[in-house]
Amino acid sequence: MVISPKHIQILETAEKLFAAKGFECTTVRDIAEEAGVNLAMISYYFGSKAKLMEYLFEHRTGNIGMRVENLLKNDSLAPMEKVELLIDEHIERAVQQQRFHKIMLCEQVINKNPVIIKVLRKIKIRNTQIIETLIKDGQKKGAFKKPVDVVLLLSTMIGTVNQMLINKTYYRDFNKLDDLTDEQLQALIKKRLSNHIKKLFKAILTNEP
Amino acid sequence: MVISPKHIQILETAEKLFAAKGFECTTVRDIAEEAGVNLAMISYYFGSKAKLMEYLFEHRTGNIGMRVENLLKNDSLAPMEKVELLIDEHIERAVQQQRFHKIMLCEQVINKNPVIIKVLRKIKIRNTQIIETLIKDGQKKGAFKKPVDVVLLLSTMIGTVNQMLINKTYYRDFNKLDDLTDEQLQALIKKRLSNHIKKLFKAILTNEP
DNA sequence: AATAATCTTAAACATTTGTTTAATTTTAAA
DNA sequence: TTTAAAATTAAACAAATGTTTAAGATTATT
Repeated sequence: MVISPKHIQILETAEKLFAAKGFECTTVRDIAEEAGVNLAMISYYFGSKAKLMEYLFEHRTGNIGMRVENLLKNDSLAPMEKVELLIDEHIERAVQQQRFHKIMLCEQVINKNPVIIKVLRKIKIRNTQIIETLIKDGQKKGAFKKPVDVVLLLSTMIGTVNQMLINKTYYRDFNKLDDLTDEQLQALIKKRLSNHIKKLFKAILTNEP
Repeated sequence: MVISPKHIQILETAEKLFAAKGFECTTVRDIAEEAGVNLAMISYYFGSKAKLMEYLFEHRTGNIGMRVENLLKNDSLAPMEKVELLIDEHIERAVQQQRFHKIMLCEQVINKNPVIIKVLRKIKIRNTQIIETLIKDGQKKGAFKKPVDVVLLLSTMIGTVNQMLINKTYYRDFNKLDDLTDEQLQALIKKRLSNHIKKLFKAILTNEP
């Protein structure tokens, strides 16, 4: 399928609305109006509303695996340094693509759309295997403890980030950070998430305090 | 409002369907059929589909705060023991009420329904404050480090559990646990979650390894 | 310039949705 | 037993939904 700028425009409008109101509550008319295109263009371009969602998933998840692999190619890095890179990469992407991450989270909870389930499953397996390899390497080098429950560990990373994104405004209120702009708050949360998760990973992976 | 057994039956049927298909994808006709009542009964009993959801939230979140407070009343427990009780209580409830927890997660992501936002916000504030008090107490007694980011720490607990519930079947596959029944898998995940999160909390709260 | 392919549009379509109505049955009270 | 209230039902309602159609405009190709 050829993807024109108009395709992208519709996809990103849809993403915005799906994240704000949920897939089912977003009508094709909403998307068309917000994107400034005719209602029928969405069926013409994507076939259906459901297919549109699937294209969005492909559009957003296309090169995740590759990026992660490139990140770990650098042989001069210690295992824990690589783990830290992975953590920061995940935080960065989750924050940068907040809207899509929210949609993804909902879709995983509902677990209905077979196409999406398949796409996500593929990414998950790949990521888990990469990190498992990385951890085994660290264990061989004596840097990491064994055994490690990789899925459980990744659940902590992904879950903590998700939860913080959900609770962003609540985090602001509870910590009395009203004076910060949204960008400043976001930067602060990123920094704190990074430190926090790295500390957690060290506790699970290494023997150091 | 008087709550008859039939109310409960409808509420729990709705919960089942909301968790399986999402709120929007579940029709009032679905609920009526599955619960074995006439379509009109749902409006007659609850007023509307939206109100039904709100009753469900009240039904499920009614006495959370009280239970948590009772848990911490016991003065003979050390601060870390209380924290461990809280962790196990949360895991137990999340696993036991998986369906409702999924619905809650989706509703928080969408963040649209004002009634639900209000209910959840109240619970969150109360829980965070209770745990903040508990941690401050631990700090005074010298058992805990300072400072501690309470919201971040709770996000790790809640997020990890959510993520594991989402990835349950994936966890089974990746760890080759096909020989376990669903109940056995659930028990295993509970146990591992408990150990894992307690380890994480110790790393953040105390100075011990 | 003529023709074909692609894009765009407004209108129509068939379903499905949550909710209401009005009639009927069941239950409770007098 | 009679009467009033509550519960239950099937049918109807209006609104909204995703999708299609068929006509027209635009662009590309020859």
